[in-house]
Amino acid sequence: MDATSDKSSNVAKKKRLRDAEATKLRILEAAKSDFAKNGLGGARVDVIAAKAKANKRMIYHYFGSKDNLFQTVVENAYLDIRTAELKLHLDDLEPKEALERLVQFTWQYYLRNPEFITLVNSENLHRAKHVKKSELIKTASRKFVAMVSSILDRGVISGDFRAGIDPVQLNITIAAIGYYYITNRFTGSIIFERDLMDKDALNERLEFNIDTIIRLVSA
Amino acid sequence: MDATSDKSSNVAKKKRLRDAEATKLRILEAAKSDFAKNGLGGARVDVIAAKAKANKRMIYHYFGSKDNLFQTVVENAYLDIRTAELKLHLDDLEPKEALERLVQFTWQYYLRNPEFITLVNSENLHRAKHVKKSELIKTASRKFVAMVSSILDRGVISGDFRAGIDPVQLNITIAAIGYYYITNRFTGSIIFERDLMDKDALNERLEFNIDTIIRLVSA
DNA sequence: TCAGGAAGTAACTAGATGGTGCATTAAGCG
DNA sequence: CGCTTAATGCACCATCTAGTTACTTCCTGA
Repeated sequence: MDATSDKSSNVAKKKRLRDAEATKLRILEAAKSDFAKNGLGGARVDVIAAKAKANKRMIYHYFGSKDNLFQTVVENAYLDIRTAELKLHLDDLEPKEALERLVQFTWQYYLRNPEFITLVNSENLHRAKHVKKSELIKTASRKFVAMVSSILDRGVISGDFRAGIDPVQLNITIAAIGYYYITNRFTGSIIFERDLMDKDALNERLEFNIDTIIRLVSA
Repeated sequence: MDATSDKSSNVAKKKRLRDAEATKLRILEAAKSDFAKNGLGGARVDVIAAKAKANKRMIYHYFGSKDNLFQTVVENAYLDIRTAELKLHLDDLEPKEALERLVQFTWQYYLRNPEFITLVNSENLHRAKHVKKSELIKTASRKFVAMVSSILDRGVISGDFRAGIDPVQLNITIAAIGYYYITNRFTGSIIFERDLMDKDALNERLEFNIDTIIRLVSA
């Protein structure tokens, strides 16, 4: 599209030998992947550097410490899901439809981004010390709770939902029924003697979860 | 009670300087605690040895490797909860009562044994490679699923529950709504801006969970 | 065009870390 | 009581790991 582009003025920057932003991004991607796979304690800075095709020194140059790198990764992970949720524009849907859509979205998000789950698990192993410091996460979370709260309110007014449901409890339950299934897919597949990640099993679970939530809120 | 006991014939054995069983148990306890706190990767063999007041050499003498020690800890953890569940004798209760009791038990078990949750998380990070090897866990799990299945069947016959509910999906959901809350208590308390481990909050959650499950199965 | 700062590299360190070889000591049996 | 065996302790190793030092190479604005 832009055959005449030169190096300095180019929106879709072509690769350059030295690019701080690109290196930072590569490090963050590699770190997300390795932290998700091995946890904060199990991940290795050398491995992250290699995977990012960057020198280990760069990690310390840009992020200061392994702990700080993890903090950034976790923060990004939370902001990503919260942003995606807001983009659903659930306020434009009928209450029941909005809730079903949210359950479906949450399920699919976990399915497509299992690193999110592992990162959250690792963060809780460390008693949320990184999330605690992030104002960005707190602000985004507030918006999210408000969104679900508003769906509930609209549903009560329309007569679809019963009154008195705590939006936080509902939120937790919607997350829980998807999260648990995915995070424990390995032990679960053995204990229940069926492949929980089979395509049909996944669809079945989504249906079950939507049903669970609708029954929970219905008037 | 047994003032005249001598060292060899004593049911409640008195401490002796060399006691393989006692040492093994101390190591297992220490290992459970440290693995739960730091995960398999984050736990340190030296720390476990120190906490068990045993020499590190003993760990390798009795368990062979760190990995093997973890396997034993995870196996015991599963057997403990499965045993406790069977002791509930839910078959003696009315279906609805039995289900409520199971939800409550599961919740309280997680609350009192948070190590169980962290161990399961760690085991899933390692793709269940240890659980996969344990026939004991598989046998115990089968009995557990059968138990819930029988409650469901009885409930359908009595007219309390609707037909066609998959006992595995129900099992997963019962575990999920408690497990998620507890495992993510640290990030959750920040994101939802309330202390999820407050006594009132815990009671509220249990009520909510029982309600969720009863609404899910009711005819 | 060229100086100086930013980006990048390789080699290194100090302290862990999982795991062992071997000597020592208590238990308990005959 | 002495002897065999199992339980225990100590010192040690090879390797790994987060973090650093000292250096080179590239980019860019004046």
